Parts: sequence; C-alpha cells; structure tokens
Amino acid sequence: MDQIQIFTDYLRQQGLKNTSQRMVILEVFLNSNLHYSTEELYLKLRKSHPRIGYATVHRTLKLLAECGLASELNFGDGQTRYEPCRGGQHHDHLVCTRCGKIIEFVEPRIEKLQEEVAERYGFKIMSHRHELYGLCSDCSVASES
Amino acid sequence: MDQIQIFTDYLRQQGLKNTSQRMVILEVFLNSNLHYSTEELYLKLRKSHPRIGYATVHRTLKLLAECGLASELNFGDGQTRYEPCRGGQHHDHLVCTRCGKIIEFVEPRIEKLQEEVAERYGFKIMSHRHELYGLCSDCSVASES
DNA sequence: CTCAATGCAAACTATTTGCATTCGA
DNA sequence: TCGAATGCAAATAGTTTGCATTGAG
Repeated sequence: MDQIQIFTDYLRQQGLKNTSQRMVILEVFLNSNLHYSTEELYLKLRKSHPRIGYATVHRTLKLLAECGLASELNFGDGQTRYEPCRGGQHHDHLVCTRCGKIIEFVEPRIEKLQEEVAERYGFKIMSHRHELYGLCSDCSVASES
Repeated sequence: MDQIQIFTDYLRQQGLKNTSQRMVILEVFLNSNLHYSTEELYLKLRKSHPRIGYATVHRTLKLLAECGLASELNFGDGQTRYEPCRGGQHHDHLVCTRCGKIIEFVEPRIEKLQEEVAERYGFKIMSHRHELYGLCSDCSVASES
C-alpha cells in the first residue's frame, strides 16, 4: 500500500476530507529528500500553487505526522522540520553545524543498546532522537587551512 | 577548581563583570538536579530575589552555556532547558512522555558506536543529543490497568 | 445541504533586543 | 569615571488559532 493510499484511508477513517491542497502537499513532501521546515515547504509550494496558505501547510504536516507518514525533527535551529517516514528502517541524523548538511545513518547496534538502557530503568521506549552534531567531511577539510 | 571559580575566571578573561545577580543565578542553578527552563528558573529565583529580571536569567544561562557550565536541552516541549555540566561523564536522557520525569543515563558503548558512525561518513563530532522517549516504570504500570 | 477545510489575519509562546539607569572595577 | 549589566518593555520568530468563506461528500 503506497503512502497516498495510507493517507486517504486515514482521512476517510477519521471523517476528514480529501482536498486538493492536502494531496498536493503530500505529493511535494514525499518527492523530496529534504528535511523541510513548514516555512520551506510553504515557500516551495507557493511557486506552483500560490493559493495554498501557510496554515494549511502547517496543519497538513501535523496531520501527516499523526498518521505516521512524517516524523518531526528538531535540530536546535529553532525550526521544526519534517521528513517522510518510509516505513522502512529507522534512521538518525548527522548534522553539519557549519553548512547545515544532514546525513542519515542507520546503526542497529545503537538501537539495541538503547533497548538495553531502557530496560535497565524499567522504561518502555516509544520513540527516540539521536543526533550527532559536528563538521561534515567538506567542512572539516575547509577548516584545516 | 570549582564551578564558581570557573565562572569568575571566565568573566574576568572576557572582560565581563562579576555581578551579584550572576552569582545568585549560578548558585541556584548549580544547587539543583532539575532541568530548568529559563522561565522555571526565573520563577524560582523570584521568590528569594524579586528584583532579578527574566532577561538577566536568560542572558546568564546563555553565558553559562558558553563557558561550558551548562548545557542546553530540548525535549520537544517548546522550551529550552538547561542543566549543570559537572565536567564528569557525558550522559543522555530518558524522558517520560506521561509524567515528564527525566532520567539520565550513561552508556559508553553507545558513545563508541557514534564515533564509528561519524568516521564512516568522514564526520567530526562536536556534540550530540540522544533522547529516549517513552513511559517510565511508574507510568507504564499505571497504564496497564 | 452540512460540516470540515481553507486562507487570511491575529493571537500566542518562547526568545531576544533596545535603551535608560545602575553598578562593578 | 566608564563601560558593562540590569530591568523593563517592546520586538522578533515560529507556531497556532479564530473566523468568514469555500468546497468535498
């Protein structure tokens, strides 16, 4: 089942409506490997669909997060970002503090250790965030000068 | 060298001044195991020192973060929190999404794997955040009913 | 038709800043 | 004395909401 299907099913099930704005936003959001903030996605959408309002983008992103198609990210720059959840493997992020580049990584051994830690404290993990901040290869080369 | 010493040295070195407000804020901040937001610390301080303004608390916390005595935390509730850095071992956090309890944990094996991941991408880690969200032992018992 | 969704503007929250006054060195 | 710090109020930035109108079911 693809993501558009998941979304329309979720809308029907919640008694919500399948509007053209929602479909456009979902489509642009999915066809991107970026980590959009509400503002960025709004600006991008405005080029092709000038009538879509900021609030609609915001509310749709929230909706996508609710139904599990998007996850909210926060890299400490004061903006909430969203990325598509591709049902697949969970990943975390390397964030370059100089150029802003974001690299996704997967490390099952870390996931496993997390579970171990949680168990140690009787905790039941529902989600987690793990971000490594530093200089990407390009930026650390540049700063050696 | 204790933390008050570190702070006064830092101030002198930067040509900044050692004011009574800064000392009071530092003291209250250090003598706490909480993870204060600016607002919480301001409210707490106001009881004993009603003349200290919000902006001063805010600027002092920033200053403490700058000189390495505090680290900024963000658990996604829209408030930046600060915790004292005790020069010791780095730790991360378990956050109970029901009652708000925060538990600190240390897991050197995770730190090590992080380095490994960073190396894989030519990244030079400067800092990181790792938070596990879920239910603490009390809350997951309560929700079993 | 009906009620949810939209777009706009306004409200809100957390954070940051400008400025006259105070105060440490 | 002099410039940094303070406290207040106002500005900012990101997010959220109220409401009249539009539009899907």
